[in-house]
Amino acid sequence: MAENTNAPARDYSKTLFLPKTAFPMRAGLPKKEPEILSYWDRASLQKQILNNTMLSGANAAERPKFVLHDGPPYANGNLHIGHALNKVLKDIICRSKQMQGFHAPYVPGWDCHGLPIEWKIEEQYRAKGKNKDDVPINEFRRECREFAEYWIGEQSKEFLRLGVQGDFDDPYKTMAFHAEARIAGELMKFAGTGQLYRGSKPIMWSVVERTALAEAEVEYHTYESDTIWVKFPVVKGPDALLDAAVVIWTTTPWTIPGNRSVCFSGSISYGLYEVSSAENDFGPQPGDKLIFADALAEASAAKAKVAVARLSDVSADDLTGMVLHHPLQGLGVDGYQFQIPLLQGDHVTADAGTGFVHTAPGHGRDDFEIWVAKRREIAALGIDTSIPFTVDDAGFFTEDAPGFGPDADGGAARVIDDKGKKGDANQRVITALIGQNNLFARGRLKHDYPHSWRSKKPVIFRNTPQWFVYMDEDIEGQQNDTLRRRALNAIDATRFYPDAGQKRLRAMIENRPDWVLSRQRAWGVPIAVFADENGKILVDDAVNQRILEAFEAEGADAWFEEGAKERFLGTDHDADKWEPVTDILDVWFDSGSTHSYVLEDRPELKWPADLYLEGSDQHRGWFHSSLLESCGTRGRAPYDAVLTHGFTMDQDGRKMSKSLGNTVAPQDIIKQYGADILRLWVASVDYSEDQRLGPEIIKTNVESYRKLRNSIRWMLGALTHFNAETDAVNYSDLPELERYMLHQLCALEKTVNDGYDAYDFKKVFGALSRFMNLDLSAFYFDVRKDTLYCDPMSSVTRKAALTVIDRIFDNLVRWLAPIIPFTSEESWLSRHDRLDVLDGDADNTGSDGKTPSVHLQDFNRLPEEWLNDALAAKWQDIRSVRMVVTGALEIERREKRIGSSLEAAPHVYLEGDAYRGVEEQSDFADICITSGIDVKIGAAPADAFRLDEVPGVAVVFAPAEGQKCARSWKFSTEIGQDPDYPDVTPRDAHALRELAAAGLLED
RNA sequence: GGGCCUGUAGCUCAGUCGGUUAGAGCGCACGCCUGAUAAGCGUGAGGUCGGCAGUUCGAGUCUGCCCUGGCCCA
Repeated sequence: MAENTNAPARDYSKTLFLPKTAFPMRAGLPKKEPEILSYWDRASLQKQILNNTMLSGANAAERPKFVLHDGPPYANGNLHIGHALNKVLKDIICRSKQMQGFHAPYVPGWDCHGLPIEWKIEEQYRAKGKNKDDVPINEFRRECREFAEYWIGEQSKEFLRLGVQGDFDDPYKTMAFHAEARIAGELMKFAGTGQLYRGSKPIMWSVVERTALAEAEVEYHTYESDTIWVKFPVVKGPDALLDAAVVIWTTTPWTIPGNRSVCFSGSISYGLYEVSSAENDFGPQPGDKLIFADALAEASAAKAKVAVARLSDVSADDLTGMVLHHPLQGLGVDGYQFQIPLLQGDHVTADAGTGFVHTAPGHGRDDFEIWVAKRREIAALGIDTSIPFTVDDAGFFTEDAPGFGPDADGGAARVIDDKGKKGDANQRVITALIGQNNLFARGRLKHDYPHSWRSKKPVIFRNTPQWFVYMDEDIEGQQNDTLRRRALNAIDATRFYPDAGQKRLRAMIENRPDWVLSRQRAWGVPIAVFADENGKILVDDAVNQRILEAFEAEGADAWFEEGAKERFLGTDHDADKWEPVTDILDVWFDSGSTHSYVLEDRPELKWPADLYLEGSDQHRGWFHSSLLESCGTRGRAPYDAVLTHGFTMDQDGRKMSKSLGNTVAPQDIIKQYGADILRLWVASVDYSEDQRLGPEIIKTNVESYRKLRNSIRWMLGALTHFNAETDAVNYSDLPELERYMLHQLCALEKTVNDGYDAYDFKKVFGALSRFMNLDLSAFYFDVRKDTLYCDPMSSVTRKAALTVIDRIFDNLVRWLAPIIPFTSEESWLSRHDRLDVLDGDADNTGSDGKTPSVHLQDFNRLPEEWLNDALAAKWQDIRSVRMVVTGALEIERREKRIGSSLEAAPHVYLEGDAYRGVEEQSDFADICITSGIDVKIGAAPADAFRLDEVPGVAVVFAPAEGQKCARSWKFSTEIGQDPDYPDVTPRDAHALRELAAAGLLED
């Protein structure tokens, strides 16, 4: 090894083309991103993108539309990580589609009506001691509207800060007058085609809020219920059972007055039992005969503190057709003298209770369904099948519950009071049962019980008149053309990402009951139809037209104005006969109709949408309601494809919750690291499943970002010395290495486009990241540094490398733009020397009159001639051999024989037929970053360095000969030959001479 | 309790039709360089493929059961 024994080497660094750029290594995204946003805003970038690709101009015909229809978030509160994930995914899709040559405008929307906002306003009222009922409804609605408007503003700002590009100046809102008019119009279509009907049904009812709740609006919490075991004496059945009683178990004693049936299972064994001894002298006594499921008899007896003996089997045949007395039959009031049929039901199990299920069709879904399903059978027994309204909207018993309603001593009993506490209903029912000697046992049970999602108070099932949409009624008399059929067909015609979504939505549509549209609320679009006392709907185009015109001009408030009935009904109809429906539409109908007033009504969009994208919970929500609404009115889904994402969990895969303190707020990530970091996370995960997010995962993405940013920065620095007009080298004149890199770029182009097409961003990001780290940073850049830094100005290789780096940079930054729009923009501006536009005072247009922005660019289409598989295969070999060389050098380095690889000039042996061609590679030393290399064909010494992965290649280390060049740091035997530049290689002397001639050498 | 989904290195992900010793990036450790420097390069350590059983010559991959966690429903 040659030592530099001369005087300290001269500092040649100023004579090198070292990377030079103003693009900082440290991004400072939290500060930089707002500057970029401000620039986009000043330059009206959103408008420019639309104008560039919109309906007018030559571009229009070339650009097919791609429409991702935004599912509206609820205008209430700040964004959480789920919103951020959702919007970033949508943004990546729209931006990538746009850059792939589509016209892909994004119109954000907001869901504005509904209970949570009402609740907020009511809370404000309560704080001021005001009562909602004292406020005129439209005054209340106005406050709800203002509340929603405020949060739309806040959320807009937060979405924009994430880098989401879209028409935030003119978003859609479900509360816009136009939207309210269209929603009402859609409802009228259901009414006009006979799909809307009035029925009654037990529904989840919140006494506290005086409102019906959708299932999506209840949540299950632990609750302590009173439980009772009740005897139903047998009146009709096998003789042996006539003095016995069937025992039921229930956690809702107050539903006993509503009892109309008892259900049993055909697959459970039952027995007749006799009480043999009793601990107490009240309740069941020795000699009492009772029927239980065998599996539950002992446990039930224990509850009553009695011992029982089994007398005989009771078969399903015995039970079928059996009739019971109501346990309150003898109460002394008129109303419990009817017969109670025993019905067989699949929902009955032997898991808990007695094996017999108390059935009150007005107070439970299973109860209701079996009652309706067996209606004919029951009627044949001479039993009245009508369902009573036993509890009113305040939770009081009605006259349908004789003995407990207004007729009772002390007035009506109450199930739940205004504060959500238990009323006296259970106790009064239990007392009455004891009086009838029909209480077998009682107790308490903690279990999951439905509560209102807002008030967190328990709800009840209660029979109520409601407006429904049929699922299984032939639409306009067309046989088998039902809403359910249409929806199932539409699901089959829809593409789902991932596939499982199809199954999931299908199962829901197959099993769902009729759609309940009614809500007893204030803030929403009314069910704007007139009905008579029998529930018949007035269908009159002229009336509808008046309603819709009013809504368009004044909003749905018009429905609640004084004199609205007369105004809309006009003079053609009897005002005494028709009453306006005052129920509010289910908010899912609002958002399920967005396809009409957004996709159909905005000229830049189209119907149906190419894509709906939401969290997987929306199979039950927006995907579902949009499908039903559209199938009911238009016969098909409003989307061609549905894409779902999972939920964001904490670092350990658990649900984020405030109480666990494991939440990650998007605002915090943005403040500390920047939106591009958050977006990089989105692009790195498999969002179709649940994702994890926490400090370590953020750190990983910060690191990825740094590496990526540094590669960009180095290219920018190198390209400072590139003048495209004078330095560009034609493809045919490029060295092989450069052509190989262009081939790699082409392969990457395919991966990137495939990834974006499949909405597989982790594939895109992974490919880009691997390319930048492995192909560029660790290989191409490392190899070409010598050429770029040291070669003469005139060097074609140097210019070729710059030409290729320019192309690589240009494409990479475009491909990255949908994922990290801020950093891509900063890189683009830096490359085009327009970082000045980020300064608020600068002119935002370039010399060509256009705004400099990567987001106004499309992806390039790379020339096909760049693809060269044979060349790629050869260079893959070269890189394999290079790996062996690198490995051999690492041994020498470990032994402290070398430091820099330039101190080596190893011997490479190609022992077999593989990797041939490398010996002809004249620049192989450069490729290995050694000062020399000797490649020969033939066997190497046994102790030569080998790698299992690269069989047939062996390397023997040898030190580089000659002296170290003071400029390029390569070792060379040619140093000293040039009298003018005695301490450098001839190549470097040539470079210095050119610089001197150009007057670029300082001394 | 039911339906659907999920589990591969510390983290994020590949893993083809069932086929050799399960891969990559990031992180980590160690080393090199000091002309990408709060950077760059190299080498290395890390895995009972959630568990158990089965099918098979052979299972990360197929089957069954169980466990974990999630979404939806009850």
